[in-house]
Amino acid sequence: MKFKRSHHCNELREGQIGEEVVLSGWVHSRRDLGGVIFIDVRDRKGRTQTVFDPSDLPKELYETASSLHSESVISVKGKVRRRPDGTDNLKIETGRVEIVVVEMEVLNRADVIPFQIDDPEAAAKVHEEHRLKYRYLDLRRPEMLRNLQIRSKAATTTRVFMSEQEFLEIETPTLFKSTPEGAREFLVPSRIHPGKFYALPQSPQQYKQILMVAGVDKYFQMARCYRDEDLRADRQPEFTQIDIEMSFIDREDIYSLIESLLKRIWKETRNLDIPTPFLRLSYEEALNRYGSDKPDTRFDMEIVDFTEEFKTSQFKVFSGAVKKGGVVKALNAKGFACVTQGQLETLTKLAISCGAKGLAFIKVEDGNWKSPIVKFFSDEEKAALTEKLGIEEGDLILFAAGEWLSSCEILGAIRNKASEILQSQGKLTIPNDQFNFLWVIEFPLLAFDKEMNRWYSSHHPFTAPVEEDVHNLIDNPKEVRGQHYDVVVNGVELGGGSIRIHQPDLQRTVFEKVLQLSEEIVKERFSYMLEAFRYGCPPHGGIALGFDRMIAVLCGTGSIRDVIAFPKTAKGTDLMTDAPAEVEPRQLRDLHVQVNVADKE
RNA sequence: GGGGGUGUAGCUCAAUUGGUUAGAGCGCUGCCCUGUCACGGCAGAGGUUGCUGGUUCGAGUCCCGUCACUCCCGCCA
Repeated sequence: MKFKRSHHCNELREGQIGEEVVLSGWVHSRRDLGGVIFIDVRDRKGRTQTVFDPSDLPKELYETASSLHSESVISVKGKVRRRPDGTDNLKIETGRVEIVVVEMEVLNRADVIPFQIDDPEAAAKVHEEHRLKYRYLDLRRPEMLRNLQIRSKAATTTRVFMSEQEFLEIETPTLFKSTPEGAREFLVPSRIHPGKFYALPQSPQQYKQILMVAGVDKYFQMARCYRDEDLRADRQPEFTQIDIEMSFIDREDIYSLIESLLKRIWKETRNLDIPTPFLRLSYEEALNRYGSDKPDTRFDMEIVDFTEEFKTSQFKVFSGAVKKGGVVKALNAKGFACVTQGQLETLTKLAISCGAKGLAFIKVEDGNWKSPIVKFFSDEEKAALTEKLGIEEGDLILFAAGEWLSSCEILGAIRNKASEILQSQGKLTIPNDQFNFLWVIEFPLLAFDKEMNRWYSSHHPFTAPVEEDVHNLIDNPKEVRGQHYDVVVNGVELGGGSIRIHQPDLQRTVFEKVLQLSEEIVKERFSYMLEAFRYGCPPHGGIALGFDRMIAVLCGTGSIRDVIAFPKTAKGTDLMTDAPAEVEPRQLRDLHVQVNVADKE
């Protein structure tokens, strides 16, 4: 490197005119006008125009400048000068000045790049497969660098805030013991112990509870977690959570801590003031009104119950559902009577994929109710629909009938999809700086697995029941509420947690009597926890926030891959490094592992 | 494991009902151009239409299979 850079590429203004400076960075674009050549030099902060004037430069340097491809790395020395009148570029912050180059060093001559990154619109459309393969190019785009900056800022803010609140940041092991109750785990074979395996943690749950027993009192960690499950736009095999646990607290302490933390993060990263305290919705209300336990409350289209009204309806699909103990529910997609046949088909398919048999609808057009089912409705039923749904010209009414949970979830999915379509048509507008935070509370502690014919924890088995419900644990588990809470923003589950069980007897009851884990399994998997609880365990509770999801929300992107530097594809591969890959037979021998995979033809 | 979408030039896309030599913009190469900033102008190169098999006189287009990416369901205590 011949010169040391003196300024970054978004630093020079009229104040530096006349100074000799050195800029280093990438060739963002080259504009060769036959005589004078302009090269915009870009770094992570921005870009600055440099000028190569043939009348003042050695021929060799001028020719080098004219031969540079985009994304070559150069260092230029020259004088800052005011741009000539009428040539300012107000699109960039350095646009009133330019560097008159006297010397240049080419630090790395770039080949022709596989896709253009200087035009933001074109670059954003490049297929994700290419972006992931050439991730270093994709990350050079200002949009991606901005995401990484927001992520870094949010992490720093979290650490500062948690430290102010006297939390200790403590690392827990990533080589953990297999606890096969929950998500599938990644296993790590042990070389030293033939036939034995570590597991990567799905979360530091058990360690953080043990830290409470250890008297840490307030713990947090930016924890890496690993789950070997199928992926989604908001799920990666490895991800980060802000993991928190506290002693001698109740649910209110968690609510106010997290509200303050999120308030601070939103302020520091986006300079937005989010109102606190957050709205609280019971699990039941969230499902009844929004059809989801992570409701998006930025738009209405609430679900309305018609179980009573259709109890004895002529329309057997509805009355039959009620007879079986089910419900009839509907929502009004305001102004969506213009729905096309194709869109209606999409919505129906969605409903079916969520477990519906079909999707009943009414289009309100030209003063008529257009619908294959409305002929079965009595005048009273129609009046009830009109009143409770506020039906007007141009509306689209959609129905679900059947089991309560499934009917709610079907309409919840329809509600989200309909809002998406209405937004794309400009009929529904949601400001992009609107963030509707809320707590979902009063979850049922347990859910029933029909296939396995047993109860399982709807959160995890360490969640404490609401005290007044404890007596129902064994005889009436359905009625037991858990001290569990989720924090939700704009339809995204940001995180969740609970007050934990700190009494060994109660924990043992939950494991053995309620979840019906055998004594041996409990001993094998959880004996150290039950033992720890016997030697002085404070009441405690905590929460974990999905850091990647939170950053995605802050950055306004739907995919967490856009806020992770090196994410995996939907099938868990890394397209840049080609992981996972086969290993040497020798490595397998050392690990006492034999593979059993059919050879590909 | 199941369902939907995508795959055509380096990139983004087009190609009527199955019908001539598969086109465009950007990028690339060459030439021209001294105030551009997504510079401009002229010319040119660039294709195993993801892969495999089939139907057909004829396949980018239709069918079977397969691969990759993606969205959703299952799954994610």
